[in-house]
Amino acid sequence: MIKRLRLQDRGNSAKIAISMASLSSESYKGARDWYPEDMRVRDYIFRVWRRVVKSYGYETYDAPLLEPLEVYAAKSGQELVNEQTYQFTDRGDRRVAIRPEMTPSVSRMIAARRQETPMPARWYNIAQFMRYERPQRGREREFWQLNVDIFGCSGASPEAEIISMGDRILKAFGAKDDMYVIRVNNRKVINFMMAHYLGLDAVQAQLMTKLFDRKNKIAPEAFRDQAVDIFGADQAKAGLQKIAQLLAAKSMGDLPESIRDSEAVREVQDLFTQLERAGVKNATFDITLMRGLDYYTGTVFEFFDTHPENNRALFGGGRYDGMVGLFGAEPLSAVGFAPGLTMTMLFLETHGLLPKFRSTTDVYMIVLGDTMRSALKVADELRQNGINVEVDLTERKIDKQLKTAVKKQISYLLFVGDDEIKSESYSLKNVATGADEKLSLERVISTVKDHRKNPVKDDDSAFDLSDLK
RNA sequence: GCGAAUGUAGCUCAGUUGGUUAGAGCGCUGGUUUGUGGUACCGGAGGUCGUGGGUUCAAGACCCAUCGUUCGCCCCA
Repeated sequence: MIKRLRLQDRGNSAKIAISMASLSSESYKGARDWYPEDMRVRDYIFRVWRRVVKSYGYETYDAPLLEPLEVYAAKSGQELVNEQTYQFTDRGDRRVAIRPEMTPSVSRMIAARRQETPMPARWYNIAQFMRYERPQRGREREFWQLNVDIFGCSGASPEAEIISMGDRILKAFGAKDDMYVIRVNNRKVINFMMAHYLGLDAVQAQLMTKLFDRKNKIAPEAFRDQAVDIFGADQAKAGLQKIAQLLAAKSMGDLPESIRDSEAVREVQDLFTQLERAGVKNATFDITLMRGLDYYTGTVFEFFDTHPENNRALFGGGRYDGMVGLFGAEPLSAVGFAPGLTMTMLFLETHGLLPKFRSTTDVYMIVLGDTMRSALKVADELRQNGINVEVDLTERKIDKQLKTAVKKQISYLLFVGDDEIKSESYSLKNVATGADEKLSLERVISTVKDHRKNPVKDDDSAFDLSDLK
């Protein structure tokens, strides 16, 4: 934040310099700084995401950071558009929003090339978004998420694929089945339940949907009282009984007969059969799962952290068949999901799944005596051979140079002094093991490259990012 | 947007009923040490006590406002 920048002093450089000194070093509210050690974590997560979705044949795309505001107005929900978008009017009087989500953009892109895109289209993207809302644990104003979507494929199989991918992603981070559950529901089941089974009108149905959404957050008595309010006095008793019956159902088989026989429930059953075949073990049907977005039309799901200290939704997704058609194209089946970076980091931290990271620099060169010119040549030769080398240019004492390298978490130290230059044999030290040996440059190169393929594990969990390239 | 807690060194925190020049541990940095991470000892830097007002002879402390952070509500892609 700028404190009292005195613009009237524009001609006086000394005063401006003084006012510049009072700039705050804090980042913008709800947006954090990413230091090198933070970027190691972020890069790791992005790489795991990419590796998994690419293994399912998904290709990456991107869309503009800005979209016309009305792109979000149609289907994203009023709250998101009116209160949570960063928006402005550009110089051509266009209403513009910084993207708060990716789904409308990717639907727009698909719609624009509806005819020529080979279907099913499997696309993914890792991008940055902004939403104007109150920051709290797990939620920031600026955030990153992976978006994965499959277009042009109806039925339960693309839904099973998407959910399996979510499952695989968590497993790729080292998660076990008991660390999370996958809650699954279907918008058509919800609609059928509200309209036919409970006999609610549109207004009542919307209120009841919100109430179901809150069910796990509020006391049972509060839930009952609010349900009575929605039903109205004369219908309350019968209505409560029906809801009790719904909530008692442990599986789809326990559901009241009129719901069980609906087309919507058969869709859900089909999905569960396929999930089982795909080896997804912890998916459960949850009739209280609603999800807020207006654009979902069928299956909805949510990955939920079971850890008591992080009991919250990790990410979710579902089927949104109406979106592509909004952009003037023939309607198209669409299923997607979007894990966020912040929630993933919290999940990994909570369950102790984050590896320790080393620098992307392979070698820190410690220069001794008056050998800088020769040392720089050696460093360059290593670089020509694909080794990432940082040279200590300070000519400080050896222990200072060494400490710097250790602090930067660089795997290898290479000592270059008079002896080494003369003998063309360099002292290479593995920081993790402490082992130190004199090697020719060729051996230095091969040793470092071998280490990349098989990182030494003896400092617990050193994790080499080149693993994931 | 609403409610609550909180803000003192890079980090974790202490600071008495308001009373001299605001402290500790860790970290950082220089040395003992002219080629290897440790330990020990000796030195050093670093704070307008989040910010702005107010009360007072006197404010890190009390009051008001404001900003940030955290937790909950709302909302949740």
